[in-house]
Amino acid sequence: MQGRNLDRAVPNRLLAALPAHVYERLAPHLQEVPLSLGKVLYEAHGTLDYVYFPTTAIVSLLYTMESGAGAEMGIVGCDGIVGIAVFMGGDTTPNRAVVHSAGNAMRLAVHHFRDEFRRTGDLHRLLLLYTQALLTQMSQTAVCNRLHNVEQRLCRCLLLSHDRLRSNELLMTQELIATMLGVRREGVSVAAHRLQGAGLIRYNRGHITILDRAGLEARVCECYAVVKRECDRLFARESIAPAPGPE
Amino acid sequence: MQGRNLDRAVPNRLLAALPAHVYERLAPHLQEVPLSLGKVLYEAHGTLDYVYFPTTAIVSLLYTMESGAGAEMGIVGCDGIVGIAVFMGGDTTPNRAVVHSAGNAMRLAVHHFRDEFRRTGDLHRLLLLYTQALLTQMSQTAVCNRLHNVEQRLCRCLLLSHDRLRSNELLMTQELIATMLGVRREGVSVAAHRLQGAGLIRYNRGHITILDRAGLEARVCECYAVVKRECDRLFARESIAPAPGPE
DNA sequence: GAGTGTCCGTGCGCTAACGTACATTTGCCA
DNA sequence: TGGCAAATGTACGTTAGCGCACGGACACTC
Repeated sequence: MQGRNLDRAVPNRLLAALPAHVYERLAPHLQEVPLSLGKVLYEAHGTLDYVYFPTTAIVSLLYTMESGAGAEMGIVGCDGIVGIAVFMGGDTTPNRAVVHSAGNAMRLAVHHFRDEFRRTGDLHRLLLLYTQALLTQMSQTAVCNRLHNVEQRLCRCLLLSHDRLRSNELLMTQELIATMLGVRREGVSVAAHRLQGAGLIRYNRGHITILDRAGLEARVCECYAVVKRECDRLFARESIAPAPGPE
Repeated sequence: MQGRNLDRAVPNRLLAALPAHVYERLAPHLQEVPLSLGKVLYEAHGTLDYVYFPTTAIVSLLYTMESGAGAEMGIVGCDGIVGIAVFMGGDTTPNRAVVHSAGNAMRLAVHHFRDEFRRTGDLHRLLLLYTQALLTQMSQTAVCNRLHNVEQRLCRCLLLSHDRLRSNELLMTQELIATMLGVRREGVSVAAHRLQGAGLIRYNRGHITILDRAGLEARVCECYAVVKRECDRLFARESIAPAPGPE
């Protein structure tokens, strides 16, 4: 519609929502790169040379305490961008960005990115909107961490990841999930076992298959739907497919 | 310094950091209003007619579940603004904003505010910076809610409030604190009792007096300092007094 | 095909916080 | 000044999750 990129092969929703002439200014500087599992895109307080628009990869935003314990407060996939501190003005953040599902991303050097952002056109507007979506995600994570149990939060984690993939198979160990949820590995083990017993998922040494998405949605806390609805609302007017999921 | 408002009586730090000519454009539309304890500035998904720059009031950003349970994910005082959805583009959020310490705020009608924001000048830049600070606060709250106990979180709550007041006396009941921390009132009761026993605070029917701020800082988790340091860093280059606290 | 490391299951004692119930205190107002 | 409602203290059984310590199973390599 109206010169947007839906027809082009731009599997990142933010990029896809840009008008053609904006996208074409960026395109020469965009570079598709593979992101392997566990790769750190930036460390806490680290400088960013690139921003990343994930296409098939999924990235976790984490905080790690001095003790080594930590938790995830946000997740970015083909719906977003990694590196918002670059345009918010702070340049860096106290958090880390770690790849939690291997795949690709479009990479853009910070100075090229800033040039376009400072035109305060469509990219600017879209990114502020996305930042609000991320803010909602983070604030809901704060509430969820306080009020809901491991099983509910595991469901949320699985659904969030599933939304950002084209496959029903997630590649993540219980150990990795535990660091994201901020719980023990054993806690994930028993919760996952219950979900498998109920026929919702099947897992085996780091391979998790979603068998019954509706069943997961029935068990998850309302936090999942709140964030999902809010994101859909925020981007409803943009030319973006409303459901980024694998369906 | 360079025509900023530090000399003027503008007790909101964001407004104070604006260059004089920007402030003077806004000034005719700014209106000081009293905010009484418990007043709701906006409901979840509600529309905003005004943005608020608190001066002596403190406002909590809360999410309330369908069950009625809820938790705070952010706090705004003289360091910030209530209503960021107005300029981020989403117009509203799933959260509520409730006054948790009575006081005043400068109120500005949304359309006047948007006019100035869209000039993409100093106000624009400052607000993006502030939004990043709020993002840090929320994400750290997510981690803190997951990893730290009631006493540590109570200390954090007290310090955050104290930072935004000019007095050592906070007016908040244990019931109110409980809803902010997302715990039982009884949990706050025992934690507060311990802090009083250690001589850090004194309280009496909704009046809490900070007796030993350093003692609170020694007991609080690192989350408090992380957010504080990050805010100081973000606003270091702005002409803002780095420590907004009552000292 | 033996060895090794990763991944997952399980059990047990422990603690923080919960839900609930009730007592007590204190400020306020009629 | 008596009563009432709000604010706080305390106690007790219950539970979710922790820390720790294993043991088993699978995959990969040499």
